[in-house]
Amino acid sequence: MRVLVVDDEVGLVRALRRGLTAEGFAVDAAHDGETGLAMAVDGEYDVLVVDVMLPRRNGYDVVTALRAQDVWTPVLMLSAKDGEHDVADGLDVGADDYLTKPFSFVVLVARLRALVRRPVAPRPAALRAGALTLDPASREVTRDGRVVELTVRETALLEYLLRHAGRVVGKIELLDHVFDTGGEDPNVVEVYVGYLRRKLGRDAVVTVRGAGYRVGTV
Amino acid sequence: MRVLVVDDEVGLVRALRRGLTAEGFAVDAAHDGETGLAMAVDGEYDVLVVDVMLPRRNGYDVVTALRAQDVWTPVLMLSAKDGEHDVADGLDVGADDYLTKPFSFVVLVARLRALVRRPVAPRPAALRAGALTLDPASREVTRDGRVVELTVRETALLEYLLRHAGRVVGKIELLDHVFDTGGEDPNVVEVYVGYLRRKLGRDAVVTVRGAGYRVGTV
DNA sequence: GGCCCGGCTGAGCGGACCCTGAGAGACCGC
DNA sequence: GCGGTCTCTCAGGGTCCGCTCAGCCGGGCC
Repeated sequence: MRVLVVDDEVGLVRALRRGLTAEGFAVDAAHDGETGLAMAVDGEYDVLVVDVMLPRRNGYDVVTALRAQDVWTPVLMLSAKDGEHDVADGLDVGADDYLTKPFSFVVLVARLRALVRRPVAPRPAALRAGALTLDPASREVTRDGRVVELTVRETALLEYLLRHAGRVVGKIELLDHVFDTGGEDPNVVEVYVGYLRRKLGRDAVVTVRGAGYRVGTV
Repeated sequence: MRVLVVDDEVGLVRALRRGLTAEGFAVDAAHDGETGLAMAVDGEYDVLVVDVMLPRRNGYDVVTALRAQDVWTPVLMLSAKDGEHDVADGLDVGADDYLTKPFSFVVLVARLRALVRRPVAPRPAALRAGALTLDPASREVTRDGRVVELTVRETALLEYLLRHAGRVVGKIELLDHVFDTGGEDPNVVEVYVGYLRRKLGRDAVVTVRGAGYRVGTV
């Protein structure tokens, strides 16, 4: 779990880094809003800890900018102790939780854990054609419900064919989209179609002489 | 909104009871740490107000015991003005907010409302995949019901894999989210997968050659 | 039947990929 | 300090994969 801490109190940041590292988090830190925002945008973080009071750009601003750029990483805001209006503001802006300083480290970790458990990204549906299925996420291929072990290249070929199921796909097209070699020898395709047939059954891929290959019914 | 006030100053408790009732809270009270703890554990309160100085068991103790029993009801601590137990001490106990006596009643109510409004961090459900479980709260890992000792990094790796169970997770992704090294050498991942396998069984993590690793079946 | 052409396949090589043992460096508790 | 643990690096080696090559097969056409 990668967490970004944006705070300008070096002591607190150091403490958090040590504590969170011990808890198994991978910790990055930024000391002002501007760089924190930049890091949050293109860094792939699982959760952010953002102080409200920050140089160059305050915490609200950072969160607002993030959400405006379609970054929905969960944010835990740290607000100064005085001023309860901070809290409502933070939640309105798009933060997911807040803690007032001084806060308990135990509570912080518990909250972070709760935030990280975000709704699992909806899995793209499995590709399917007849008795064949291919799950893009797990790279698992089945024939008649039975799992079949394929190599990376074989899977890539089958995936391309499945994504164009019912259509005749030319060898040159497959060469371009599936195989890395700049070469033009379509024999590689033939070889790999052979591998697929051997593992998935003779009729898994049908040859259209002079045109290419087809998977699935028309 | 049910609030439990744990304080031994009868005058203060009476004032709080009257004031908070007028504000719409349902108020219970305890006068020492022991009974306060007992009430907090099985009473369903939305928020607790706990004084630091208490007979039979001090405030820090109470909160620590609560958190240890997985009770995460938000706690607002009342600390004495001159407390040698400074706020810094409470930082590792598990309270959510602090007020120093004497305090303004208006501020207290505002803080309580803020605490209650906040989404309570529920105990995260255990991650599970096949014979493996990982409790995010206690960092405890079991295989076939047997507890397995893992280091921090090993746990972090397993947690990430479990949170994406069924999906093939690439080494680079694991590097980014689990390991702190800015480097790009995926060998670390391989090494740690090796450690996990040694402790959890050879089949705990399956490698998908050319793609990454996967935990659990789809 | 003979020939041609597109497709199929067994064999094999170089290399990518992955695993593992050993060990250096950091950190921590005593 | 000092021993132990943990994290990460490094190098070596084994395995499997991707691709090429060459030869074979079978259908279509004369």
